[in-house]
Amino acid sequence: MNAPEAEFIPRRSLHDELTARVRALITEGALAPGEKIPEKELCERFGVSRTPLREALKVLASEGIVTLRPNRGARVSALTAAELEEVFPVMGALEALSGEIACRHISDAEIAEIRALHARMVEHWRAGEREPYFRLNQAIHEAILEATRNETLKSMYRGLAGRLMKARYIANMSPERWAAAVAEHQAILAALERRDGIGLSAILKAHLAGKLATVKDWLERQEPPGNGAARQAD
Amino acid sequence: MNAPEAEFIPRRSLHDELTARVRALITEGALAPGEKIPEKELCERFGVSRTPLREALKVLASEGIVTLRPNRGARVSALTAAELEEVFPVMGALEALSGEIACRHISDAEIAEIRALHARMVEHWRAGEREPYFRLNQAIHEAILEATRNETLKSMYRGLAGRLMKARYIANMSPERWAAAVAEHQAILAALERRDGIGLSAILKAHLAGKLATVKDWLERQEPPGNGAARQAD
DNA sequence: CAACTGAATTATGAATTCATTATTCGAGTC
DNA sequence: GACTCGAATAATGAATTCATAATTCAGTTG
Repeated sequence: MNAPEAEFIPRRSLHDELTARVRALITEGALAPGEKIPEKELCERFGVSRTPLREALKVLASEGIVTLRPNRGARVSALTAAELEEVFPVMGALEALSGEIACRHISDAEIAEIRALHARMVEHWRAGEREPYFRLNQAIHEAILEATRNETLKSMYRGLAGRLMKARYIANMSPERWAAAVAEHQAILAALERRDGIGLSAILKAHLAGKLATVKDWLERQEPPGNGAARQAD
Repeated sequence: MNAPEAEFIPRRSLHDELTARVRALITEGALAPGEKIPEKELCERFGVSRTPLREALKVLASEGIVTLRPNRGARVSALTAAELEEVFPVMGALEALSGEIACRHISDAEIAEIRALHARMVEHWRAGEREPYFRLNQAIHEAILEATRNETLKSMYRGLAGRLMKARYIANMSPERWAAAVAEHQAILAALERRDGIGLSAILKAHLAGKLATVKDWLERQEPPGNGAARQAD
């Protein structure tokens, strides 16, 4: 007889859990770009030895989130303006593709789900609440990605997005840009409802260009121009 | 006094070297898809302990080349037909993008270089020499990628290509498909010389579709249809 | 003789230990 | 007083060790 509740799950290995945890620390800003990653402290914090943590760091390094210099430890990768210009065309291509594919597979239920997310997001926009706006915004893009049913595309896109998904970018978005972003989202929803892959593809690409502008702007304020290399540590 | 030859030299860490070595073993076919990766033997073979090897395996797993099942070790990821259908649209988008960007940056010298590679490749085609044809073919695509000057794009593309860059695919390409591929390469070269990004983009996408057909065909022969899961080991 | 049980073996996951390299800090020199 | 050199300290990289889970295989039972 089989176990009544097969209960797959949490067979996650330690290093796997750690990659997720450290990644979260980084994307949530607890570890700032350029900052050194203190192996010892993280080990104590999570109550694990260095071995699995180091494995996790290697993986994050291969994702580009972390930079590893031989015998000098790990640092959070600092995104330079030049790098941004590199990343965005690639994200644009993937985002466009995701829109195209999503339209071919998305169900009515999924569209309804996104419509609901969109409505809530607009509410937060009206209320000027940036934090929850950002979360819903992200949820919508995630839902579109999910609708592609393409694991490869999902993991590629997430890998790139992970390098710049900081809630704080949105903090200094101008009201005009913000309004434009909401309008773009309106168009995104409309294209989805028409299942217009080509159209959605184009809108998403434009939408991303807007985001690029926002992030570049944010970056400027972080590293005042003329200062080639950002501060190494705090 | 400084050493006469500053000799940067391979300050490469062991795990880094190992990732490359094991990756090579896989893409060159020494380790077949589905096959279990014997930690112990590889350690002896390379004369290292398990720690750096395991780190390497984690990285390869994050690239998708290797599959890690908790407490059950590592296996070379077997590419299923379904997965192929997933990977190709993404590669297509990246390949198209690389053509577009390459045309904006490529130098005359680089075009000349590619022209030379192309000429040699055509010679091998005429002679029916598949192995060297394959190498030059790969070199041309690599050169285009290089011309994008976009590290992000390069590493993304290579990551995907690594999952299906097996020289052996080409072994069962039909003469007709082979001739068509050569013709496509002719068009690729022409578009490059015109620096026609849009055109190149389209040709590369079509070219990749041809490759998809070749690989699918090859895969069919490896796993006779009706046999859902490939053999686990040999 | 097939199928199951459970001990022996082996492999994996993670902690610990060891060696080597960077970094810090202080003494000595110009 | 600033700089250099060098010892002490701390960190990293890799090997080893230890605990645990999976696999194998012999013995048993139906």
